[in-house]
This record gives sequence, structure tokens and C-alpha cells, in this order.
Amino acid sequence: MKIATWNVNSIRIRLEQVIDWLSKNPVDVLCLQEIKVVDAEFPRSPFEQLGYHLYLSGQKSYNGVALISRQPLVDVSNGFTAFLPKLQPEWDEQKRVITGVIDKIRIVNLYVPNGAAVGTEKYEYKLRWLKVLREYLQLLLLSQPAICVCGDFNIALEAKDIHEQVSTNNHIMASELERQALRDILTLGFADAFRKFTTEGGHYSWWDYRAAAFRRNLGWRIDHHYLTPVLYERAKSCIIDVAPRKLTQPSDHVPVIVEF
Amino acid sequence: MKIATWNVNSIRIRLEQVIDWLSKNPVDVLCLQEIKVVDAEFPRSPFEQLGYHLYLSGQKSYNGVALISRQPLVDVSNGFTAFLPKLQPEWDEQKRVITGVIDKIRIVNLYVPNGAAVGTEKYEYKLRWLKVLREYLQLLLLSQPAICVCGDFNIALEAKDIHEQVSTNNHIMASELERQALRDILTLGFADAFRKFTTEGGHYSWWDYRAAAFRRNLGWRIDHHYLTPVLYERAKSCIIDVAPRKLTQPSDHVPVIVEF
DNA sequence: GAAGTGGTGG
DNA sequence: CCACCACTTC
Repeated sequence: MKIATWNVNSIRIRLEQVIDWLSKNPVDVLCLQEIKVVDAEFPRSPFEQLGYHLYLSGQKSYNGVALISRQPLVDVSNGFTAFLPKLQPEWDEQKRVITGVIDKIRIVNLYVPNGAAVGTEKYEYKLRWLKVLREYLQLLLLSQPAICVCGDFNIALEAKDIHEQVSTNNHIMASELERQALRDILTLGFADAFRKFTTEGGHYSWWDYRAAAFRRNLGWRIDHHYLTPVLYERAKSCIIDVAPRKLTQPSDHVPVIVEF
Repeated sequence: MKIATWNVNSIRIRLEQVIDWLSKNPVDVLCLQEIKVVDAEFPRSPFEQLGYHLYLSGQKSYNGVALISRQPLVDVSNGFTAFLPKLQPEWDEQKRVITGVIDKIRIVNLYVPNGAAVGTEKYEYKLRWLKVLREYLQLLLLSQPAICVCGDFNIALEAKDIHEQVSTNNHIMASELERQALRDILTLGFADAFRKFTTEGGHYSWWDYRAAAFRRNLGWRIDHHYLTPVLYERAKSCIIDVAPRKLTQPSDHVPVIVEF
């Protein structure tokens, strides 16, 4: 079983590249972020023609996540409130969370807020959002031993996940408070699939469009699969596929694929 | 000698297609309209590498005309006021007129205002603009027997120049006042090069981007070469090249080429 | 730098 | 439908 995560930065712009990639990489579940489209306008048929089922939580312009699965998923839900009914519904206005179950494995597909810059209102929102995420995952863990939480976390946990020449202390995606918020989640019982197989640095999943960051390999590893112990044990590989970043008009992120 | 006119609807967007066309169709003078770029940002070098000289009258976002000539042109000028110095300079704020001389033939490259809809302020402006154009051409005729006035006229003179299923009477580009204003110009001593060779209808140079107009061949012939008698006699052919409209991301207009 | 918006122009 | 603008987000 292969589960991929890919922030595509607009599915309408990237459709051809995503379909092409999926044809050549027929993963079992493809988790998309930043689809940037309402559900009614998601280009369903190219995926359905490849034999995939679609589960969408989109919005206009921003955010939006999708689960694209070869087998039908069960227990699919959108947003935090599906498991945290007492939460204020505003937490689900931004479409950043979708989850479903396949073969008794719960997949949680996330698009964590970017946070703009340390100290801004958006940064505070990111930190509060991560606290809600912790509560949400804590609840999921009560009923499910096998969970894969993946997506665009907009956080690089370690210095080796970031190219050098970045002031790693107070940079957004690397600040201590964000990292601590993510570590607080992982201590619930999740481990980074990628780090089971690769210990050295210099492996990235995102390169800024600006300043020729990809050509100079000024990247960040911010797209992750976090696995509960039963799944972490079963993990056979975790691969970052850099190829799509080399195409013309690419997403700024590339797919990351875990295999059990 | 071949002189082509082509409304390219943004030279920056259409650069590759125009260079490709010009390589295969090495006309002596290429008259462009709607280049939509200021002179400093016009992509000069691809044309210069093909051996062409450039004469530009561009503006930001809208309008803009260019003369692209294998031989250097002489007596090049922009706008009406070059020959009508008493005219209010506002008439040349929109860049719609450029002229130059090659082999004692004066080429006048025009982008006539569209006029929006009959009865609007833009329609009135189009009619007034055509009156100024008449004065301008009247003056040119005093010093030059061989004149080719070409470009996007945004007027179809006859019913056969327009696909059927259009209310030809008060439609913009076909209304009686516009047609009369153009006829008043032609009676100064110009004749339609295309109609020297082709009398039947159904030949078009523009198809609306909307409503799949090209696929359904719902076109208009609004791009013209009007010739003084000495040139009209010398004209050997006048061809509309429909091919570029079939490409992806095409201009809504196609090139029209007259040969002397 | 590359997405999105809503607006104008054609 | 396809350009342009200025603006916002990441």
C-alpha cells in the first residue's frame, strides 16, 4: 500500500501534471493540498477514468484538500468538528482537514496554516490550529491504532530539513514555538516515516518559486507522513519524488510517497 | 514585396507564434496591432535576429502598433499629429497609428477603435476617430501616390464579410455610420486589395474567442489593406492565412498578406 | 514567482 | 473567452 502527499498549488492549473504523475505512480491513496477550488468545480473525471474515488473538501481561491483513492474509503469526514463537535465551527471554514479509512488504516490529510511570519496574527492562528489538531488526533487515536497523518505541515522540524543560509531560529516554518507544537503532537505516538529510512539532511519537498530556489536547491522538507507505531513498523520506504519540480509550470511542492 | 497585417492581441503572449509565422512567411513588412506593451518592453531581439527593423508605438495594457520591416523604413512617424500638428494631442494618447515609407510606398498601420456598442461613448469616439483618420490620409495623399493603409479596422463593409446569424444593421463593426465613415475615407482614392482577387463571401480575419466562434466559423473580415490606384494595379495577391487561429492560445485575428 | 480574486476591454 | 490591471497569499 502506497500513500502519497502532494501540495499541488491549484488542481486546475496542475491537472495534467498530476494525472500524468498518477498514471506512472499508481499509488493507493493520493492526498492533495491547496486544490484551490470548490468541490463542484474539481476536475473529477480524469481521476475517475484512472479508476480512483474522490473525497473533496475544497474552497474558493485558498486551501482545500482531497483524498484520491483506488479503493473506496470508509468513515470519510471533513474538518476538525467531525470528531470535535464542541469546537467552534469557524475552525472548519478554511478547508484544511480530510480523513478516511482504508484497510483499517486511517489517513489524515492536512494542510497546516502557513503562518506568514513569526509574530503575526497568522502565526498565532497557526499555533492555535496546531493545538486543535493535537486534540483532534488524540481523539482519533482512541479508536484507531493505525493512523497515517500526512500533508503539508509548513514546518521543518530539524536544521537538516532546511537548506543552509536561513536564520533557522525565528523563520516561519522553523520557529521554536511551531516546532514545539508539532513535537507535542508527535509525542501522542507518531513518528516520521521519512526518517526511518534516511538520516542525512539535504532532502527537501518544497522550494520557493522565488530567487531560483529550486535551481540552487534552497529547499525545505515540510511535507510529511507521521505514523503510529504499528504502521511505522510496517513502513517499507518513504521517497521524495523531485521530478515534477523540474517540469515547466510546476507546483512548488513535490510528492512524498510512503509504502507499507 | 509582401506586406502583412496582424492583430496579435499581446505580443508578449504571442511572441513565439509570431516569430514562428514570420520565419515561415518572411514578408517585407509586418504590421502588428494590439501589441499591448510599452516600447521599452517590446521583445525586440527575436525579430532582429531574423534580420528585421522595428518601429514601435506601444502603450501599457491596450492598443499599440508596430512596423516590422526587413529593410529600414524612412519617414517613420507615430500618431495623427505628425501630419496634423494642429490636432489636439489627446488624439494620440491611444497608440493606434504608425507609418513609414519603403521603396516610395507609404505604409500606414492602424488599429481602429472597437467602439464597444452602437450608441455608446466609445462608438462616438470611433466615428470621430475615423473623421480624423480621413483628414490624416487626405494629407498623406498630397505627397505620396503609393499608399497602403492596413490594419485592424474593426469594420466589415459588406454583409458577405460577416457570417450570417448577426443582426447586421446596428451591430458594432457593421453599423451604417461606421461603414459610411469608412466609405468616406475610401472615396479619397483607396480600394480593398482583398476584393481585387476574391469576390465571394465567407472569408474572415477575426473570430470572437467566445461561443466557439472559430470552430463554428462565425467570423468577420475586419482586417484590411486599402491601396491607392498605383498600388492596387500592382497588387498580385491578397491572402488570409487562417492557420495561426488553429494553434493553442491563438490571437483572435489572423494575418492578411498583400503582395505587389 | 506563481497561484488566486474581481475588474475592464475586446 | 482571453488579454490586461492591481491586489492578496504563500
